[in-house]
Amino acid sequence: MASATQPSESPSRARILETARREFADRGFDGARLAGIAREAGLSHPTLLYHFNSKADLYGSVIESAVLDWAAETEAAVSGALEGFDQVVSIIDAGFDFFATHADFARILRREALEGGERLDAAITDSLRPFLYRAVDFLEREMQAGRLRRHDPLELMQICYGAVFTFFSDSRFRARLLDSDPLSPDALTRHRNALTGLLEAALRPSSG
Amino acid sequence: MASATQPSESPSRARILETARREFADRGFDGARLAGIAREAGLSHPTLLYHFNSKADLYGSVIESAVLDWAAETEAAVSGALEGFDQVVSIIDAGFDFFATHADFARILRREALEGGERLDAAITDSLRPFLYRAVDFLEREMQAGRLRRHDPLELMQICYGAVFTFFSDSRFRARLLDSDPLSPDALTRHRNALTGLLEAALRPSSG
DNA sequence: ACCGGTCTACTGACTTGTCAGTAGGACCTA
DNA sequence: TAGGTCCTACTGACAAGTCAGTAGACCGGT
Repeated sequence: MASATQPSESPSRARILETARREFADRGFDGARLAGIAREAGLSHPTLLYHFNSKADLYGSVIESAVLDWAAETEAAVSGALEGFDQVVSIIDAGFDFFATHADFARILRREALEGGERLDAAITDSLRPFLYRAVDFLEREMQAGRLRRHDPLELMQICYGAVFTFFSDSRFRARLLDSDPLSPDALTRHRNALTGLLEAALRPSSG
Repeated sequence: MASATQPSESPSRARILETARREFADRGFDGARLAGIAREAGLSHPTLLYHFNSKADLYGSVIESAVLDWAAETEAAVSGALEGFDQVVSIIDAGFDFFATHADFARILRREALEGGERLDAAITDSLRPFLYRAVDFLEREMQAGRLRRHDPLELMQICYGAVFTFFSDSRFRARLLDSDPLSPDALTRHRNALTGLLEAALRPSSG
């Protein structure tokens, strides 16, 4: 979906990518303006179109770079070095860590999820679905082995993803609802601890 | 936010409202086209603007009607007729029931949440925040009384809201990811049971 | 002399909102 | 019951503005 015909990296190109990520997150694909993105990057909008062939191309590049990061940063979390509940925590933390450093991408991803994710087809097949199924397989195995109490593994993953993802994508809404800094380190660890605490109470077998 | 200068209800007006809800959910405020909404409702776009003064007015009317439904349908769930975990289930079920019958609105709401929810200010003050705090107060009380195991009540509500809300707002994404009917009665009860099961394991006190 | 990167100026497509005008029902009056 | 007047619902044509994308010139470095 994303082209790679342009020179792979230049200062302008990187700056455009950065401001585009923020604009697409703030306003969505339709709402974002090439002229606005270019202005924030210190360029005219035809110059932006010199670096990226079209708006769709720019958008695709934003997605692509974030999905590559996702694949790299979550690989360790599902590779299964740990056992039982410790590994569950590692998966949750991977999600928190990734979105904490890619907060804008969380909102772009949510917009895609709303519309069905057509533009994410490659990312789904290459990264997201494998990640999900590896996690589900792990949960299945550990429940079978008695290291985790039994719950529906696929639904469990969806509940966790929904909770973590919402924490980041809806941060501005939460700011308005609760009148507090929604992504402060404090708020983040509080939410992370609440989720892992809930999961521990539900998943860790009763014996010591 | 929404005007009431037009005749309160007419067949055309109702039809416009219905197709507008779907279009705004599918494409967002910027992506939706007045001409498209009008065509689907069997009218020309100036006629749409005869019934609603502007695109923003139409959007406001869509929001307004759904928020009124929300207030009416969730009132019972937090009024607190039940005790302990039974009441928790009642709150969860209220969320599932509302969104199951307002699936398009779930996606509109998520788009608002992404952008900070400026257009929901009245709804937040009148309905959403009171609902949240009544639920949090209830949880606090029940934990104090020992009828629920202790967790952070506010974070708990956010986890639940994130899970339920995501189930509906991201249904199309889930369809693509899992290649299954995302809002079938079966999928719905399965997710509902997984969530209440998880909560029961974490919240219900250990004694019988 | 070339070329990568940038600009200004422009276009064509599209969108919201306006406006003048029409069809037809309801209501009144003689 | 005929004719006049009003009102709601609706339309086609258009004004005004916005946007992505294009054309072509400029400029500095190699």
